[in-house]
Amino acid sequence: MSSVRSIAKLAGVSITTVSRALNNDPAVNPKTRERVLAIANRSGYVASVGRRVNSNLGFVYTDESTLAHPFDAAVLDGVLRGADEQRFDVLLTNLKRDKRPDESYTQFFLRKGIRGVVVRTMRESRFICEAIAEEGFPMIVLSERFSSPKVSYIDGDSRADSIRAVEYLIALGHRRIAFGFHSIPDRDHMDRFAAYKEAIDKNNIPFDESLVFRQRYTLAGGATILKMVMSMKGRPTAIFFADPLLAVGAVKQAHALNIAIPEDISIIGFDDTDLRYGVHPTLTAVCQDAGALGFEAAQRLTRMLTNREKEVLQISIPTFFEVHESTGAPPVNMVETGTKDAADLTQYKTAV
Amino acid sequence: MSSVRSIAKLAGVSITTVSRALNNDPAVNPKTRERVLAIANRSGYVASVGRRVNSNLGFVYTDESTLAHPFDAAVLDGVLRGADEQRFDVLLTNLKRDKRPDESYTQFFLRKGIRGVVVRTMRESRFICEAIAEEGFPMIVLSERFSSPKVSYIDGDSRADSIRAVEYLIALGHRRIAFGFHSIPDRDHMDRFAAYKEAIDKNNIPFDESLVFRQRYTLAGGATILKMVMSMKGRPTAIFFADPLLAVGAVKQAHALNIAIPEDISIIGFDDTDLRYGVHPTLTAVCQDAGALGFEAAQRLTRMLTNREKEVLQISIPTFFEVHESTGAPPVNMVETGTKDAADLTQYKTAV
DNA sequence: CTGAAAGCGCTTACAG
DNA sequence: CTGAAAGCGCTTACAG
Repeated sequence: MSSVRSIAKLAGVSITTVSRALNNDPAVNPKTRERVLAIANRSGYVASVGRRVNSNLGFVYTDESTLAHPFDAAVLDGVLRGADEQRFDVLLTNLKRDKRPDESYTQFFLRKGIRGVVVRTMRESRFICEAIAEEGFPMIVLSERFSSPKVSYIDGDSRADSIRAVEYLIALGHRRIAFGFHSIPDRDHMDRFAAYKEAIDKNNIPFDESLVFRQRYTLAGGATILKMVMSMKGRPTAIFFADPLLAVGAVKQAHALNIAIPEDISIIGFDDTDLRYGVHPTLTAVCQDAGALGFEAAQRLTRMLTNREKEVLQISIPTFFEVHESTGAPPVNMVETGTKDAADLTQYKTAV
Repeated sequence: MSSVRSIAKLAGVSITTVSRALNNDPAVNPKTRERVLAIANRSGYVASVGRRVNSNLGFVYTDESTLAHPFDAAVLDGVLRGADEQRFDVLLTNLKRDKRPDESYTQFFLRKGIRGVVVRTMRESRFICEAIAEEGFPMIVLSERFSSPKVSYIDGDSRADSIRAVEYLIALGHRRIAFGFHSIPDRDHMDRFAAYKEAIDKNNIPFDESLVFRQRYTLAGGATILKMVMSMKGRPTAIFFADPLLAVGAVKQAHALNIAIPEDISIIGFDDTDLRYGVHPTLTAVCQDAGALGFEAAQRLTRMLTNREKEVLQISIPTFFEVHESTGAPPVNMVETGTKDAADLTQYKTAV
């Protein structure tokens, strides 16, 4: 077991100095401190009470908890299941509240008895992930990607399926396809937007800025987009939403306006959880298994901790595309001339 | 601070014996063990590493985690926010996995560095809550009620609003009102069933067993109930669901069958979260703020821990009843004679 | 079944 | 800025 004693030996200092470095005593030389912490990380140190060592996996949120959102809830559920095999407990930790400004992430986590962390981050807190990785503390980031070879992450790759979704609409005969996403510029949504553009470009449909809609990720946002789309002249015959709540809100609004899906308009959603099944018609959607992301992250990380391995994981789990009932041919009077007919739809079989 | 030393003094034994009792050494006399653990609980003991004491609030699940369910996710989110004020971290702990058969709950929690627990329980694990309370470990149970004066709990009381919901339907002119609930006999659902019976009884409507439907709490279960109701001869004109997913599933099925809500049938749901807003029409529902339950539980418990108070909390937070768009008068050709006309509906104002 | 004493992991007051 | 030594909280081998 790693202990102040073993670290002291490796660092060539006394246990006094190790203890000070771990507890952020300002007297200790920054170089020494850094060397000690690096060794602590390399050797998988956690403080122990007598012979007892707790195996806590930190689930870190950088600001407010967003657990009430279905995605985060599903992710955490997966983390819990993933941490089970190596008998880790999951400690929910708020970085913003408790981390002292002058202490390192490693010091903070060790103080909480945490051996490794799963980080759920927003775009603005990416630098935190990079800092934790830089320190060498065992970590994996959920649902983001990093170019740095030091940062472990696991995320869903929705690019291919987003292209597929848009091309499915094109194959059904749609030419004017709107794109709805939320107003936070996170990577997922930007990826899907890029995929949307790529798909229409590949199919010689000119990109039209006026078909792109950004709203807050709420039911109301989705409703707004639907209303805006339906009131356009030369309106789109289909909408691809990059966000679950937007899609559900649009469907709800369509019912309220007596607009038939897919007869009047086709809708493709994005789904992290099971929301696509909660509405009528069940949504054709690009789907991501949020629970699987959390599970995989927690299982891989805790296995490495138990085996004292250290490896950078950069994993992308592809999404899947499910055809359900919210998509069909565009209204006959709205089919543009020049649409290629008799497209092959057999490649898009209904999943599940 | 409570320590092995202070406990030893109070118990009149050596610190050796205290340590053994805490760690479940079989050599220690059961009476002694019990006395030591009782004092540990009374004095709010947690093991410390050097000067460091972590303040962990345990979120205990007794078997599988059910965090993926919206109710549990909302509750946990509330717990997290409630634990914030006293700077507690929340540790997710699986009793089934880690608790050794011969150790007490107190020993288990102390081993994990937990100072108090919020328990989310099912009917079958009620005895666990009673056992924890019996040991005197700081605890509060979520969403259950106990007659024992030793068990702290906080739950939503949906009885009054369930009666109100059914009477609202009656005031709208409904006489044949179906009741749908899930197949697990938990207290919440049994309460709502009792309230349903009480409401119709109070209004001189005979109870009809054939209008009571039990299904698994899934969208499919709700769909099944709707189909069964619509195919009955002399069918009900309204359904009161005691479960969120059942109500949503019924609405979805109604859309699929082209049944108009509320023109063809009125639906009242039960909502723990925001599901009532996700469908069209927005559901009239008896609502419970799951986040508030968790918040209140965690805040009260952590405050008591910080102030070294000990008090049994038995709190019922009333639900609220929101009238939205899924309820209206029964179809004209289905109004039974003898319905009192011109009922006063102003008491049921649309909330929000 | 219990305790005095040795020991372990960690922290800290003291000395330099 | 660092370490030897004392000390704290806890555990455990030994003795009874």
